[in-house]
Amino acid sequence: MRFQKPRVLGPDAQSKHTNMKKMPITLRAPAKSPVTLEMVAKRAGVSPSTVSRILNGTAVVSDAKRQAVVEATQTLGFVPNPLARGLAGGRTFSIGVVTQAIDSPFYGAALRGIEDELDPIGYSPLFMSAHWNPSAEARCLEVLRSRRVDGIVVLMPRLSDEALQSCAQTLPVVVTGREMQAEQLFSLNFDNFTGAMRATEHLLALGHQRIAFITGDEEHPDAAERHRGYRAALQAAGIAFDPQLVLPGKYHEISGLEAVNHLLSRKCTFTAIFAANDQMAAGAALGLFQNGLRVPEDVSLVGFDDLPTSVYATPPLSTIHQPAYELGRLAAASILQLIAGHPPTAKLPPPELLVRGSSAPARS
Amino acid sequence: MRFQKPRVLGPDAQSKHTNMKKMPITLRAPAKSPVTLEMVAKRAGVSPSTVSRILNGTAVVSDAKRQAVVEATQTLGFVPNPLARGLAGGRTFSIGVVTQAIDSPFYGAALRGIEDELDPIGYSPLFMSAHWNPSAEARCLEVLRSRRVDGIVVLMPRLSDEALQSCAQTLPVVVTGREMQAEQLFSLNFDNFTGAMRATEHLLALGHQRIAFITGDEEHPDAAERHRGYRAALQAAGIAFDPQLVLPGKYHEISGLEAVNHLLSRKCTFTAIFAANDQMAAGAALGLFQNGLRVPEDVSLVGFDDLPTSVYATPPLSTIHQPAYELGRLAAASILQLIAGHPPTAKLPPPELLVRGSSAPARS
DNA sequence: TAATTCAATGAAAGCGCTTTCAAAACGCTT
DNA sequence: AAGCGTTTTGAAAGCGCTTTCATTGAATTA
Repeated sequence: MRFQKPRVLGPDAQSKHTNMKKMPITLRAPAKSPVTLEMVAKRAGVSPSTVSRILNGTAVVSDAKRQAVVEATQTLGFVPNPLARGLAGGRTFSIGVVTQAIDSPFYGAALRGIEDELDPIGYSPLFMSAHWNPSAEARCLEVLRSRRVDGIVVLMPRLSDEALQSCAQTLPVVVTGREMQAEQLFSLNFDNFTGAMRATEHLLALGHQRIAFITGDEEHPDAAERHRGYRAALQAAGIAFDPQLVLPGKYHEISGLEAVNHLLSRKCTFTAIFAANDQMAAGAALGLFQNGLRVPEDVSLVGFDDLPTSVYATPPLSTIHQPAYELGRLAAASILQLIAGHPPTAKLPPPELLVRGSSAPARS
Repeated sequence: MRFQKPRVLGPDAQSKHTNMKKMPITLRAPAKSPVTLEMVAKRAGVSPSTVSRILNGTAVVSDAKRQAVVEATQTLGFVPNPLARGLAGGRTFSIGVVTQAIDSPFYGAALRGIEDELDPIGYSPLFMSAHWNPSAEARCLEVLRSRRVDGIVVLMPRLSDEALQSCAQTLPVVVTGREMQAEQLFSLNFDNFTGAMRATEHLLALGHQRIAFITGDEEHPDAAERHRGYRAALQAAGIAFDPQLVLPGKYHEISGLEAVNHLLSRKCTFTAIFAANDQMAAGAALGLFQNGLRVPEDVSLVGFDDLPTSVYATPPLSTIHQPAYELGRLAAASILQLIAGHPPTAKLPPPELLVRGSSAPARS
């Protein structure tokens, strides 16, 4: 009998005097892979130490023994227990990944990049969402540390530089969407400024003079950069900046919709809209549609990010391609380098403008 | 000195004679939380066993000791090591989640549901993508087992029932998008048939008689069900089924686009399109747009799934709402129940039609 | 051939927790 | 107060691996 009193606790049961996390108790015997390193050792006629050494490549072993071990491993179908490895060796072969929302179209590609980079070398990502909330983000970091991940990737952090740096003191950390320096910390940033300039220049080149801009959530550095880029392009073209044409957004579709309505109610003229991301561009497109304005005949529209869905918008959205997948891959590769003690050198490709159907020459 | 020869192996280094996974070696001392259960025990003046018992609620402990332990835990800031717990106790408080693609707009919401359900009770999801490939899916299951997850959720499996059942023999399993029975196995299915009927009926009610249907990848049972639903609604309305109006799709946007082009080149008349998912509906919308046909004035369009982006399509897409988030939550809740030894009883809500701007009365 | 060195190997001690087992403490009854 | 059946508690044995340390045996040198 496993428990004297067979207490069946459901997922919601909680020990009454504790303030600890409530957690289910299983009564089932754990399903364990029956074959252990020790069995392999016995089968191969060597000591467990030797098997371990071969497994990890931590020492030179004679070819004969190696042969025997490899064979034993194969015939027995041995798979090392990561928990035991982690406990004994301190490495868990898992990487914590903090995203803001696992279901965001933008992060999706990045997560996939991380997965694709980690999977082939036997590392597993541990994803957590912080929901744009700094304290939730801090909790994510805590949970990941407690799970003993070998390193952490934070995509577009909301936490302060200091908090991240302090985290990096005990664990390799890679952050994206921010420029910062620290021992064991690598940052990977995209050139949002230039991207926004390119987008604006594109509209300018089409003859647009009155270009509205829907900002992102300016608490994000990247949103601020895109705003800067918009202004810089205008200035370079010698066009006076009109604050009337700048609408505050929050990176969500609804912002784009509202922005268009504001713009229209404000009755200021405009022939093009540059939205700081594709989601807001989609909202803007809907707003224009609802007001009987056609894209691009009446208003040209340009987004930023190049979400997978943007190619299939009607009309397909002109946008700045952001290499989210690459970002994920590079972030993963960098954290592995950091773990291995090598300084990462990854760099993201420069922004690229994709001209599709939503932007057209301004009517003269 | 940690290694006699300080061999620095990068992520790509591989021990030469092994066919094992190549894995990086870190030279850094592992960052371990310094406070252990034993320290708590000492501080509280009790034995480690007692602390463990209190932590897990596996036995009755006197209030005095419990008090002392809770206090020691707090002041020391003790966080149990999940690896040690897993190794010793067999439970890892982690759930394996197999999706087809982590970056798919449909799965995103489901993953979030899983995350939201698991997180508050201290469980962590371990996500893996199988990319619609049965053997990749099998590998995912292997990896997850080797990571000693407490249970596995498989979203829309491509593996055979048998394979899944055999997996369930040693580990609790929840599958979605399929109806099946087994000990320790729970399946959660959505009523795709009725959903497709509702969608078709909606179009019928608007006066459409020539309704084209773009199928999903019919290797998926849900795609077949949706097809059945379409036909059933037609039959119920006394409309003869015309194979010309059924276009094969693969659930991707491009299928929708191609389907429309086929349809148009075939020169058979139609006034409405029902796409087996929203992604294909988006593709179809683009196809119609490119051919100068307006939605819904010329052609009504209905999708299936209710992706988050569909509300912001131009025009917003009429569709069948699929409760992806709920699906995730229920799947997670069910696996927890299974783990706790309780038979799950979750059931998904019935399909719901959302009428938006893409469907309108047929022109008489 | 004896002395020295060094690479290859095994024995054994943990890693931090759970769980069994047996002893201790308690509450009753007689 | 002795005897009984319960709880409550602690000691100790693992879980499956890594790593240190000591040992072996072969290769090298004198």
